[in-house]
Amino acid sequence: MKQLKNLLEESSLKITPQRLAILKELEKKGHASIEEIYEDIRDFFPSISLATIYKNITALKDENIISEICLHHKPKFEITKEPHAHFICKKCGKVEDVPFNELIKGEIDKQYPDSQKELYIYGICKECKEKES
Amino acid sequence: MKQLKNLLEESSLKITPQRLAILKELEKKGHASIEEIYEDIRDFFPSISLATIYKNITALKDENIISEICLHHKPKFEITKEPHAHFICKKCGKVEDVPFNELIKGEIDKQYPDSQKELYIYGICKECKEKES
DNA sequence: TTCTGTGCAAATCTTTTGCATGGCA
DNA sequence: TGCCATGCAAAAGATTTGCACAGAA
Repeated sequence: MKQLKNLLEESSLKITPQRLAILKELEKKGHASIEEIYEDIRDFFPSISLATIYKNITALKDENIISEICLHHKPKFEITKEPHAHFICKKCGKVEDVPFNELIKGEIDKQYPDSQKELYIYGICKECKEKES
Repeated sequence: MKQLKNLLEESSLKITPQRLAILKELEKKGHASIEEIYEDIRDFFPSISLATIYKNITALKDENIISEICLHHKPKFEITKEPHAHFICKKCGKVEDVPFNELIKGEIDKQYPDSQKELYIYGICKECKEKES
């Protein structure tokens, strides 16, 4: 909880229960859509409005506290951290953060220095592969 | 024109002027959004309907004739070709297809064999860099 | 106290659907 | 001719906006 508060304190945004709830949700789930955030927060914060979620997602994105990603071409959000890739399991849908292997990053940076990279890898995760055999 | 027709012939979809127009537009622009496709086609095909664009984009995607990509987290479409990365210039907005350098691909495949990759590189293109200096 | 943030409702997109008609094969 | 595709209009979804009130600093 304390770290999430810090993220807001270091920005120009005020600390509100709604914003903390959004960040807490993203911290818990890793990645979530607007609708997922809304539904989950409503469980313990029934008065929150969808418009508030939208407005705050935009504000938090502008402050670079959270980042937008596209999983299966649907918008999701995550707390901003070190640049990393995403592995998405085509069977179970699980999403894993994958550190940018230095070799991959180096090779891209050689051709495109100072660029921001977004890498999505769609495959079958270890667990699903084991179940298959 | 003939190659585009072939794409449809090899699928279960019928050849219609609307579908050819969509493919022609994507061939010309490289990547386009639904709205861009609609506006551009309307210039010479005023009776085409937005619903037809949507239905056909879905049908063409299902047949793997076109692919969806997310540029700046907005959906765009392109004619399906060899897997490749996208370079997006943050200054002028230009989008370039970048062949998957074998080294990059090999390194990812080592960790995630048989996976589909989506790589977006956001940076400043050569032309914009030259203008700056 | 001040000013930003919230929640509601309405407005504005965006996308999908149903259905009668048109047109490819 | 038999279906599939098109276009229209309506419906459904997703996102944004305006405004009065509430709450953080």
